[in-house]
Amino acid sequence: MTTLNPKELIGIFPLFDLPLATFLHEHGESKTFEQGSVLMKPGQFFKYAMLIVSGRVKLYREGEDGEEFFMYFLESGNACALSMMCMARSQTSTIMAVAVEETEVIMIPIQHMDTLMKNYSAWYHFVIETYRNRFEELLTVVDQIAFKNMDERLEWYLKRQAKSLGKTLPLTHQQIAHDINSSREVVSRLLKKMEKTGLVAMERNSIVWMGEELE
Amino acid sequence: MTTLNPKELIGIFPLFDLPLATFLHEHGESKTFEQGSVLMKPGQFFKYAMLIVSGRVKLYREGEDGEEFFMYFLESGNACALSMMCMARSQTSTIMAVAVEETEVIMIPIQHMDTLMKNYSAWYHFVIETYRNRFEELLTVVDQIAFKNMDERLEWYLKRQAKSLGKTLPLTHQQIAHDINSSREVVSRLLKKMEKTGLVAMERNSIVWMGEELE
DNA sequence: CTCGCCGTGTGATAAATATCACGTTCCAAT
DNA sequence: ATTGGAACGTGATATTTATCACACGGCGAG
Repeated sequence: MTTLNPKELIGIFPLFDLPLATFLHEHGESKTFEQGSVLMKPGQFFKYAMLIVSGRVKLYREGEDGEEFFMYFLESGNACALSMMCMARSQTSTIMAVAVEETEVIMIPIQHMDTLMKNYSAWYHFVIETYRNRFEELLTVVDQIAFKNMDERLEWYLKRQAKSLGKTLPLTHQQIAHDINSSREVVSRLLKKMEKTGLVAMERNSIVWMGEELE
Repeated sequence: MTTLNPKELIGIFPLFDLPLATFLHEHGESKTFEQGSVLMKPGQFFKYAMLIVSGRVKLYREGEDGEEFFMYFLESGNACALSMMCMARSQTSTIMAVAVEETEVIMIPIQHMDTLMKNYSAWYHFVIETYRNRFEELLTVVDQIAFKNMDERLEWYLKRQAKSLGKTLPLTHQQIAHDINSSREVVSRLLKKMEKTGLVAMERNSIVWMGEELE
């Protein structure tokens, strides 16, 4: 039983229709994750598909030596594609999902998947769309690290952050370096260059994205 | 109408059950692609989901300046995940799929997707499994280019090739360099090192993988 | 046969990035 | 107010990878 009624659900997940929203309202469970709490971690077994109602979840990949690599955010209206490819025993799938804000999710127990797929076409359209979006996003990530230099990657990273978090990014150089798997010094120098171009402005503990075209 | 009967289909796609195989036998179309022909290219609109019966398809990403980056093979029993996330107008999705051998595929017209999803649970299990596998594979690709140096990436690349193509790889240094987005000279030098370790043997126009643990 | 191209080997150099070593500045806790 | 730590700036250097230049050998077309 979710805290949101069917109409509210449709407001957040536009692909839902009334029957689906009603079903999810009845069989889903609302849960709130504190800022910083872990929604998914390496080697985890999934019992729920997770839909994000509000807040923000950061997905990143962990390397063998503790490196991190930012992949994307999940936000209001998104679903966690990984959690939906459920039956996975998620072998060595070293993937982390952490709430960067207080985040409200709807958890759908795995045993309803068959019913949903069979009887609610809106559901599988939603699932397919979710997969497609994440897949596309992963492909753009591959593009960046395969073809681009650090300066371009940093710019792209900041643009994506700004799209999600707004123009003022509460990030230290060190955190950014982690996210793009570089080092603080490199990030510092590149940011300095970008500041001269007027693309960003820098403050202590945060960076202001001065580019225009967001969304 | 496919050239394969339902039982043969199940032999190739073990997740199929008899009703599904029968349906696909009736409504799918067999098609053969010559070596070198393009199954998917940037900006393409899909009218079919594609299942690989035999042969081999190479999927790679294209950069803006004509660079290439190998992602994975599709082989007998696989399906093309991208083609299944059909409704996609595949915006700027610069992804290429090329037959590296003569390849036989079954094409399922998009208008059957709803029926399949609703009435054949084996189908959506197959779809989910397909997505999951490709997604996982993409994640390992990200790992490699995000965290590893060229020598490790080359080794991983060769291992994957050997898994699909067998121990003797009909590849020139130049082709390999393309696939991992490096340069011929670098590949040459690294291969030389690996030859000294005994990990590979080199011949003109081909490389023999001497590692053991394949599969 | 031989000519020329393609695949390969290798040194020298350049470019990109990482690492090291410090210095500075700001803030917060005492 | 003092101080210790975290965030940031920056030069020097190391490492990794790309690029340039050129040489060699095999093999197929004529």
